[in-house]
Amino acid sequence: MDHFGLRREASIDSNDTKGDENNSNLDLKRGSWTVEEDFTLMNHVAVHGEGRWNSLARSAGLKRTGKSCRLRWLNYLRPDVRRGNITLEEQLLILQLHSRWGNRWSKIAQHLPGRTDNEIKNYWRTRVQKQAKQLKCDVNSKEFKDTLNYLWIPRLVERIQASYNSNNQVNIQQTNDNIISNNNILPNYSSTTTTTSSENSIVTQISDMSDNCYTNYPLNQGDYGEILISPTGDYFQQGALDFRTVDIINDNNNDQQNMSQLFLDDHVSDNLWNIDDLLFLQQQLN
DNA sequence: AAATGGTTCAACCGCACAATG
DNA sequence: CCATTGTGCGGTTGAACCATT
Repeated sequence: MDHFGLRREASIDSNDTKGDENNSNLDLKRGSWTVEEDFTLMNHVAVHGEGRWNSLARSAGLKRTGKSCRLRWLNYLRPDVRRGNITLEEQLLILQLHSRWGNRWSKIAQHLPGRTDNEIKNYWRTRVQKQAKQLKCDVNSKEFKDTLNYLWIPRLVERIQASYNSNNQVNIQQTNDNIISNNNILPNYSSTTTTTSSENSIVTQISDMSDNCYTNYPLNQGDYGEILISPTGDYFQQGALDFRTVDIINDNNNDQQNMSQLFLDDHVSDNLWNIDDLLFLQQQLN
């Protein structure tokens, strides 16, 4: 695919004009945006600002609905939009926040700077749901949620740490506390500070994002020994997972605090669900 | 090389809600 | 209130891309 998303031919046949401008359907263009259209839209937004998309489309001479202009701007043309290469940290956040909020894509996107709800939604559908399908369980099932919370998220944390360790950039605080709340299976990452003075400085703050939850992550095997019992009372034997608390801050009323600078380095980009992970998962479940 | 099937993701769709007059 | 218009959201679609046969 090219970098302008020019993948679709225009198909002028729809009745999606409810709530849109007075443009005649016959004049409306649909499908992929051309470079010229993008340029026109960008210039117009630069001069007149965002909003009033219907009138903007008219005054710019774009034969597009206001909706289409808004979507193109927000998902593609906006200067700060980030596309592709969902980092491990972003994957972690998506899994966490989806666990908490479900398909509230725009709300989740608010915590991933530069990412759009559309991209997160696509990520979830194409990657996460696909894995649920491969595991032959429903994405909303307890089994899959437990798999996420007790295997995949910890595995992600492990990989993130490994990635940072490889760059001598980790300072994940370790505590001996394991805090378990029975009414929330969402892990709690908070105040994990990663700093370095190198020129490739990474300053990471993962602030609290959960209301009231426990914080267990298997960062190294052998840290803890006993059988782990999930809140739902299932599996997780010794050796399968060992947990280290990252940190905890409970601030239930401030979800959006200090989420900046969480996604700084694409070198840790990776797919969450690779072959190693699947093998790892199968081993744990056998 | 061609056919086929699976995957990705930009764009569309329909609906709900807010703002405005 | 009510109607109209604008905006935002989550679900869905389908063309382009990619891998396999």
